[in-house]
Amino acid sequence: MTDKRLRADAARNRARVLRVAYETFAEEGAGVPIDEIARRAGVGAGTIYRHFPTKESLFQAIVADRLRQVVEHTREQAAADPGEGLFAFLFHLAEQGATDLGLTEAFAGVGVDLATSLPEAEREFTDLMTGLLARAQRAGTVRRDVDVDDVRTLIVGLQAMRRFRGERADRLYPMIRAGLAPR
Amino acid sequence: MTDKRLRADAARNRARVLRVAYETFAEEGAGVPIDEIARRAGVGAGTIYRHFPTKESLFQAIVADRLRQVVEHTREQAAADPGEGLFAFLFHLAEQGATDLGLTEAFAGVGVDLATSLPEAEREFTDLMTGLLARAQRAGTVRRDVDVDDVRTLIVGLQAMRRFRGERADRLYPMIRAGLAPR
DNA sequence: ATAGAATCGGGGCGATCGTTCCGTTTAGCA
DNA sequence: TGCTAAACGGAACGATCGCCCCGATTCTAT
Repeated sequence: MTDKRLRADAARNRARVLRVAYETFAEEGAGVPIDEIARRAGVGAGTIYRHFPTKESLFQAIVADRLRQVVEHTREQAAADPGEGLFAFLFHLAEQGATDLGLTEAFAGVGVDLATSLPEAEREFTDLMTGLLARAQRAGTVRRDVDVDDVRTLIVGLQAMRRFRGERADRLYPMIRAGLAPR
Repeated sequence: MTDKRLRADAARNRARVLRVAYETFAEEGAGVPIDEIARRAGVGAGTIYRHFPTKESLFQAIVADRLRQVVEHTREQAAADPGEGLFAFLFHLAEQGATDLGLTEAFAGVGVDLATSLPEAEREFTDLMTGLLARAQRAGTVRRDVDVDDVRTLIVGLQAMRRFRGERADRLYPMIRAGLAPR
């Protein structure tokens, strides 16, 4: 995946930039100046642009990684309780969005269009949601007429609530759950 | 409210700027350049700054007006069915947010902090929500443990869904309603 | 150890945007 | 109609940001 045969200092700097950019995007969102990331990483802006041709490509690399983490985390958890898997996923994602503005923006389509720029990550994510939803419906915790697009919509709403309203959003989780339950 | 004794051309320009800014903020959000509004209004940027000392003050004037409209619209509708008033309000606001980025941002706290910059509008709005909520609870369509802050949180979530997911968000309205209903 | 290539850092360019300034125009009154 | 002050518009300023360039530095193969 990473280009082979990077010089030792280049590899070190690339890793450092990724790590710092990760934290910085999470804190500040896609609006952060590249210079700010360069400063925090202790490198020049030129160094960042040698590894990532544009700011957007750096942003994408990080979002892809973040999505992979969420998918993995969910796969580990979801095996246990089919009925709760989808809810655990939704609320976990809402929490993530609260401390990771970059992730929230990615879902809302700010800065990146996941479907076109990161098709594999997008597909993996969709498959995950499809599976969780089907299992929850089979277990009887979610109405039959909910589809994957509804789940996607819910994610956007939940992340917005969590981001802009903080922990007050937690109070709505049980109501969301009740709203999805079969009547 | 408006300063008295404006020269005729000044008054005409002020009104034109307000109208154009209203439309432009709705379409493009708080990010629009002032020059763009000036261009659309057929005036110079200087003219705008003579009437509104900063971009933010122009933005606030418009948000205040928008809030007043929503409050008025809701008051007209709400008298009829106490049980449905809150839901009509919520979904109306979601629709408004879909075509008015400025309003969405105002609720989410982007660009303005309503509570500190427009305290009277904020209070009027809060009173409206309090009344709608109490009436719905009395009518038995909303759980007793829902408070005004929860409603505010819901608004943020609903507007985000509507904005970023378009009409797909409509499918979730019935589920939101069900989620708020007493168990 | 050293040459040569890969990499580095940060100043600089061009674009954008909020805001100000000022020479010009125009409304309103006598 | 002529005078004055208010209002106009748009060029210009300063700050910000994405991205590029290039002289200086550091790595690595020999």
